[in-house]
Amino acid sequence: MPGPQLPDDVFLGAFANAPARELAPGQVLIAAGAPADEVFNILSGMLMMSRTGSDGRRQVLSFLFRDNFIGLTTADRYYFTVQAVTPALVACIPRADFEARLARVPEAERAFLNMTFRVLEDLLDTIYSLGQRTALERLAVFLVFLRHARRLADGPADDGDPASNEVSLPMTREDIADYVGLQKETVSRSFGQLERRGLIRRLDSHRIRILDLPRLRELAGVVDFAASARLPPR
Amino acid sequence: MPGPQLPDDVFLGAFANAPARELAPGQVLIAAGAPADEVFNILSGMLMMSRTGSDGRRQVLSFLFRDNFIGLTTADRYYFTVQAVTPALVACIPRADFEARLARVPEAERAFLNMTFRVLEDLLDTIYSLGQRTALERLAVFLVFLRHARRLADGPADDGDPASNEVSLPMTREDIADYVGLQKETVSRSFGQLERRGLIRRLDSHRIRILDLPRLRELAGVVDFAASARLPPR
DNA sequence: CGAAAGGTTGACCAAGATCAAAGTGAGTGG
DNA sequence: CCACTCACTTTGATCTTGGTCAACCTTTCG
Repeated sequence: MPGPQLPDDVFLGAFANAPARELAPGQVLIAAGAPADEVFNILSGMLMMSRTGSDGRRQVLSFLFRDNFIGLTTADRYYFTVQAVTPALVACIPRADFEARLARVPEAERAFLNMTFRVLEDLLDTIYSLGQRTALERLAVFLVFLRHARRLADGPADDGDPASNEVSLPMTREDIADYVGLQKETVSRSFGQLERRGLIRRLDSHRIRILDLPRLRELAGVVDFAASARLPPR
Repeated sequence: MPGPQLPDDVFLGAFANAPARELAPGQVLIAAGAPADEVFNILSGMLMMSRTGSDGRRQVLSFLFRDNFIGLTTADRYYFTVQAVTPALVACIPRADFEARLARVPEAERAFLNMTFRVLEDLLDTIYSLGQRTALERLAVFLVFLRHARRLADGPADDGDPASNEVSLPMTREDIADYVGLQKETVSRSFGQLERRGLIRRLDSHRIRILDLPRLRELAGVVDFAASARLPPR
């Protein structure tokens, strides 16, 4: 039962009666290089933020969910791309309005700063993963993260419900690969290995069930996450 | 000739007459797990921020220089370690004082937010590197970054001066390895390869000279950096 | 001067990438 | 409604990059 706006999300008030934009899967919300003059808040759906180098290599920087803020940049042009993974609804306001609001409402600015810090800490986790973890571990991290993000966005499901351990993967294997710094074939094989080890079951190619969450978490090394310091104990 | 405090560094004013702490190489400023009740600003020297997983794997998250701020966290305990690489001087103030100042001085908070965003964008560059680039490319990125950071911290040297293309590497090969997500042997070999290709010359194990900056930059793919949008054109 | 830590180099190994082929499924047009 | 197509996924075979293990070298420091 999500109550009134959480204190840390005060800045989202800026989107109170902002116009919403509807996005179809794959549709681009922000194209790299476009002038950065709007900011967004996700109302529903999953989006994906990525950067593609001049030689075509692409890194997916993050997957985004409800109440995630988009439009972060110090430059005057976006240097990344944001596109929908599932059908999505996004509230848009001019960047100038948003900044004016931050300047006018100190609590909003403070809340925004806090949010930015949380994002930053999540990025440090990602860096640790990419730098130190193996393919299998990165996949485990990814699944644990996705499950967590979904529960934040959709509200925590009843843990008794077996569906609470189902994770939907609306993105392609290649999207996943570019997120965890692997090739799509390796992602496929690693899912196979997680299945053979009895940690997950592949229901279909876009849906898996976590069979052994504790062992998956252990493999992911969740204990070592900065972000998990923000999770409820146990 | 660094003039008066740059606008974006207004928040550093908080350190105006803060006590300084002197650090010897290797000395720990922040130990992971310690209560996060101080924040720091580097006056001189090079520090290093890292995280070590429960299984001993370590990721160096960043190297830090003059005017870099340290103490970033939303939690009440640090989840990373910061230690000196070279002898260093660090200004310290209680976190509460710093936060009080941010709350009191809107421009300081705004400047701090901007700084945080720049850090965040640099982390996105790092993620791209770790996820997509090869060993050799990561080393190239590292060298270009170190040269740049030095010039920011020490003031840009005269470009005619050959010393302007010397880069000192006070950290160990293992520190570098843990920063770029490789093993120390691979770092050694990659330096060898950069030398054989004529891009750098190893003067001694803690000092290299860049012989061909344009080609090194090209290998590093600097064009694809978010951070380079903040650099002077050309 | 000797020990210890850090660095380089070589030989070998393995995780993951690449190349190739075949299976699956959703959407489209007949 | 069915069949075809095309995109995505999986799996297999092979190759390559970077990791591991080990020896040797260099520098620093006690």
